[in-house]
Amino acid sequence: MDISYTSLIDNFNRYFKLTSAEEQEVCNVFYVRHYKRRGFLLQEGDTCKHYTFVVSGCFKMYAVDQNGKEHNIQFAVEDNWIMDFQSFYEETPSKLYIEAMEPSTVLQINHNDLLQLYTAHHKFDRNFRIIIEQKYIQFQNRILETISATAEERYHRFVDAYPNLQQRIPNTQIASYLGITPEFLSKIRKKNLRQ
Amino acid sequence: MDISYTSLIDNFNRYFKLTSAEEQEVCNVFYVRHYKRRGFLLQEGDTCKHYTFVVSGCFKMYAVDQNGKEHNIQFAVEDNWIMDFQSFYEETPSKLYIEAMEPSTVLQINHNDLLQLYTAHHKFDRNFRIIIEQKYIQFQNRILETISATAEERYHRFVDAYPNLQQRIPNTQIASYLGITPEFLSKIRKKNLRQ
DNA sequence: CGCGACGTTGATTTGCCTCAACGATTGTGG
DNA sequence: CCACAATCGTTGAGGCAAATCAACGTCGCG
Repeated sequence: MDISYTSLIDNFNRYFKLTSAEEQEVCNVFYVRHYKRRGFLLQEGDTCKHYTFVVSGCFKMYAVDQNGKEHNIQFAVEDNWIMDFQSFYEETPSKLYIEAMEPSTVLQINHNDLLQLYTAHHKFDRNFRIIIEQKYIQFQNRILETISATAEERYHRFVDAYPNLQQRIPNTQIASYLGITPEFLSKIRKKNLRQ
Repeated sequence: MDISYTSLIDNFNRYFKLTSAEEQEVCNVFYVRHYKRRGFLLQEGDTCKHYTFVVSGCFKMYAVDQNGKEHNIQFAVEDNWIMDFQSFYEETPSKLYIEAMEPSTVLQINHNDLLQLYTAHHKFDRNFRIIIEQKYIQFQNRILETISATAEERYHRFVDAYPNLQQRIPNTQIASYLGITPEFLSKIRKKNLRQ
């Protein structure tokens, strides 16, 4: 079995252990895909047609505003799930981009296969429920930070929460994620070196 | 059957229709509860022990920072679900408050009953998966707004998205939700009257 | 009636942005 | 393999968005 599938099955097993039949089904319906740096997993206007598990590498999800400025909504590194739920479920054109920041390998399942998987193996309803609940908690904490903390506090919490990400991702991208300019992030970092 | 349960069952049926056995089970495990204005459904330090469906009324979920200031994370009116997922699943003390802003009626299920419901009736894994996915989409859009739009734009989008909420909730509370001061919200509103 | 929550206004301050400029690094095509 | 472009991080001057602080009128409610 391709080693990629091992990391996916490990991810599922963290919540409710799969039977060997279910593991087999996972290998059947998920397919491997590779992305080059700057390759697009999703572009504005496309309809998001698959649920994606990142095996290795790193992606950013962002929207582009009317001034052409990018705003990073989330990052996804290995062992993470990423997709545009709104586009996926409503089957409408996405307003978002998902772009590889490193050469990356993913496993994808398409819409119809996922619906059939839910019906054939109820455990996946449960596993995907828990996956999205975990992501929901992260979003809720992030919302609380953005409405209550200064940019400086938010940057420190980001570094504390994702120390490995901070080393892999350019500060420009982190600034976009925090909702501040790269210049201002640079000033925050300088200020903290002196202390 | 208590009319409260009708609105809950309608909510479930919107996604995947319940059988009469499942409807019966819902009536068995969910219990009605009433809250006065300013009554607490959850307080900091409590462990969140139930998943709550709002039948009527309105709640705010908020955190209190080190300066004693409240920050509204979300509102929940009738036909909405509310809970602190982090506290509920990790069974740890919550950092949040959930407080009734109007006299309110809810239906609640406690932790163990929910776990049993998931196991006995797989459809609830699916329904609750979809419920949380919808809430996830809302959070994602909100994050995008907070990192990309000005306070004025965010206020207008809030009013457009929730015109009925804007009439029921004091501006002080909306300001807290938007992450701005009541004074500044007042100035935004004044400016738009003139135009 | 009197108190507390609410909404408003103005003066001042501050956090963060814009714009411009500059080296250092990375990447890429010839 | 080099040359050149693009990306990245940094710095400073100036400006704007939003916070702070203080004051005041209104309203609903106990």
